[in-house]
Amino acid sequence: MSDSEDLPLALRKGQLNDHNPSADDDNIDDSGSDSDTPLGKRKRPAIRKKVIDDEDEDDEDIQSSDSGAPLIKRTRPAVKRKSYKDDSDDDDDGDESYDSPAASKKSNRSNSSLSEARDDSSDSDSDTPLAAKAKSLPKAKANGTSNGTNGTSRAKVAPKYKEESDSDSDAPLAKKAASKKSPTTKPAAKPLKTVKVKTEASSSASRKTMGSDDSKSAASKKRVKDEPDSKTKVKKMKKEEEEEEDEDENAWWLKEGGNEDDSVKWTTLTHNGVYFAPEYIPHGIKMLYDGKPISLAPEVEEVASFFGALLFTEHAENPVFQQNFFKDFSKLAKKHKTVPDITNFKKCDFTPMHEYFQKEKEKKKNMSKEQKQAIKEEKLALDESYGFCYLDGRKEKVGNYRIEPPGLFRGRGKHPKTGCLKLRVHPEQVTLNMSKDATVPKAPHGHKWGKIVHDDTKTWLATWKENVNDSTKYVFLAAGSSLKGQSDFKKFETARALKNEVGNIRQAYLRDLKDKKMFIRQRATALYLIDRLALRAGNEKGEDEADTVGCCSLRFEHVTLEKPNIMHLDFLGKDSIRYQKTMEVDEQVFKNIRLFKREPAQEGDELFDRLKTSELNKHLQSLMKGLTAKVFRTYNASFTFQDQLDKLTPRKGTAAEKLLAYNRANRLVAVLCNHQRAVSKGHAVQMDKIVDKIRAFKYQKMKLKKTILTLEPKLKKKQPELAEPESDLDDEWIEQHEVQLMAKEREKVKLKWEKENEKKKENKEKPLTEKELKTMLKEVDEREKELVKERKSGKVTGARGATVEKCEAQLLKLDERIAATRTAMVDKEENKQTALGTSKINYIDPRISAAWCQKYDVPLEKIFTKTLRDKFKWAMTVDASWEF
DNA sequence: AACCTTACTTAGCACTTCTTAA
DNA sequence: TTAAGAAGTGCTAAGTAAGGTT
Repeated sequence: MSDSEDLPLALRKGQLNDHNPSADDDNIDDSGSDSDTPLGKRKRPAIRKKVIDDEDEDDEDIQSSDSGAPLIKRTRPAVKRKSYKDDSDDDDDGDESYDSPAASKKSNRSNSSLSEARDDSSDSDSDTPLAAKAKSLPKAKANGTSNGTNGTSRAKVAPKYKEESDSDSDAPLAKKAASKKSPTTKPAAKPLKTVKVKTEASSSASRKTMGSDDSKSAASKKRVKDEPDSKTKVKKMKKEEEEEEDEDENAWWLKEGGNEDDSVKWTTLTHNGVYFAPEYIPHGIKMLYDGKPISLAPEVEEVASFFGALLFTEHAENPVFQQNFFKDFSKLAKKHKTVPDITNFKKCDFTPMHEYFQKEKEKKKNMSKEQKQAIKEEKLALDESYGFCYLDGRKEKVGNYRIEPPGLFRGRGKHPKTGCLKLRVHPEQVTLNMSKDATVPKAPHGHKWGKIVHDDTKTWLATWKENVNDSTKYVFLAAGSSLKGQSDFKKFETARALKNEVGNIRQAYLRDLKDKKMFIRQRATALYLIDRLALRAGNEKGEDEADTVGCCSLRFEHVTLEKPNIMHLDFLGKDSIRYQKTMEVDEQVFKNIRLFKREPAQEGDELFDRLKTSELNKHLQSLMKGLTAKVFRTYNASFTFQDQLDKLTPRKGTAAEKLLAYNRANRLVAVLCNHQRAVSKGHAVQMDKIVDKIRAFKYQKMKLKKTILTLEPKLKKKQPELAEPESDLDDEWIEQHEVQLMAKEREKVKLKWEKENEKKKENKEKPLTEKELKTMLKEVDEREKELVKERKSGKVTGARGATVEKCEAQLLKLDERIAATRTAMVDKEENKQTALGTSKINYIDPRISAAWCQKYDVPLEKIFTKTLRDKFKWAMTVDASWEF
């Protein structure tokens, strides 16, 4: 990877390998005293406190735990967990079917192409994180074409926006940034430019006027409805107008005074409370119990409906989901004295309800425009009343003002509580947070609010307790609000601060890899993984959560080593997304992990048994203010992105090519962070279709070439390529293809005949006879015979009036189409399981993107959607030279 | 435990592409 | 050949679960 070698950290290779060359083996520390057990003597404590201890005949190995008592806190039972790898055979509780859907789904996502170890001598000499480097870099390079799924095609049609830069706003942002960080940080450039999104519709017109402005636009929207034609146009204008809004008021990044103490979040806060899901309206569709329809009280019917709606989905097939649901459901049914008593899940048949919902969906789809419009208006009205609040007098958007409606809890992965009934939340359970003098919004009719508080150190407007996991839920401001923006800014500034410190920090942990104290060694090793692989911290988890891990909670079974220094990681991370990668690691890291895994290693034992995230973070805080484990993820993501963007973007190139580079850089970051998405269900089919499409093009090419040669046989010498067969086309396929073509042709003929007949019927004319249809079909037969002949002779007559020139023109067109289709295909394949959104939204400093847009003259709209532009307003005031 | 960020899935719709009719 | 409509895809925004940090 020559391109990563020029990175500044290249010099660290020496340090990394030469550092303390004598002390690099495992047993030097046998003598180490200290509260920490010396490494060599250390024994893997084998008694695992089982928090759940039912079925455990297994591994009751009695051995004394060493010195401290580190194990008590271990929450994960040591019950041998079958790793998800071999999901085909059983599972702790013998519930195969529970295991399999999830497991198979996940395994789809695993990135098989990544599994070979890369031999890449230049490992340590670059800043590029291992996880990205090990596989994705070469991968991305290997295929010349990728991404820009829509970029390419949409580029042509997308509305053209002008970007306007008003050059000289002053630079308080820079000041703020500079003042907040260590002096080494490069201030955010002096002459600030603003990337502003201007549209044809919105000129300077809609400045300010706050509140009234909005109600106006809402009113006019209603008017728009009955204006016949220009409807859509006006609608668009309105939309864009909104975008500009009260910019100055909320532009905190243009204002002075970054207050160091940010524990106080607001001085005044007023809002209209929250919106509750409407009460349940019974539909009266009866479920069957033991084959007979039964009547349910509305409350019971509602819950039955929750399940009915999910019938035939993965959830509804999941035994744990079923059990949890049924426990809550039968209890509720009993409470309402349902007859007969519902005691057996297997006797429940929810299909009538399911069918009903299917029909309702269909109905909804077929609603008239007016009905759909009415629904939209209703939503808008809600936004009007609950969608905004006033924070320090400024109007700000509220995020999730809707209290979560009741339903069945859909835990991800193997969540033990999945399927439990999530109860309806009532105003009495909700606490509101607002200014003391704010008008308390009316609670819904017949209800009162649980509590009203005035805590200016909190950003939430409302909170309630959810019944399934007993966790607290909040209503926060929207992502585009000043509060969120400020903390986003802060997050990225911390990451940039790390950029300046990371050299030292790396040096330190590399040194610590050989420390005599076990704890320090573990800490250093974990830090290495967090830094180089962008792993999450990995907090401890409770029993009633899905079994997922991060760095500190990795267990033995998640890591396998292969000499000389290759490490395989395979575990379920956040959201039960599988992390499965192989990479070369630092030699000492390799040794350490081997050491940690020393016998008697057991599945279920933690790799870093001395380490907790809190301790790791405490240490990090001592290295740099504000530094925590997650900052490394942000830092590495943004750094990698900037780095790759610089390398990949072509100076001269079309907008599409630049976008391609952007998306590739984005994708690398996504791979680094292991951001995945489910492969869409139709993916394979779609790919097959594309392959066939390309073949069909090639078939046409072949025919055209033969036509040319038939018309002008002399050309065979001049242009021998005309005689060459198309790749990827064999005789069998051609034959099949032609059969299909003819079949389609016949269908068409038939349809035409039928339609024509209908017309004649309407006009009271004599209908076409079957005979006529037959003659028409005969033409097709003729054509088919012709094709067969052509196949044998290799001579093709071609269409009427075919000339060599026309054919050649068509050939060129076909080549273009093939190329375009192929690009799209490669792109699609690469993208099928990588989710770019998460990194774009949370990890990549938006200022990198803003600067890039300026530098390469790409409109911001091409890379940020409306909501993202809104969220990143604060970042748009950088000039082209800004760097992370 | 509180509180805020990050993560994935999904509903709904916009955009493309394919068909059909003129 | 073009315009309009239908069907198929892909994207955005919403929703809420699941992380990290204090």
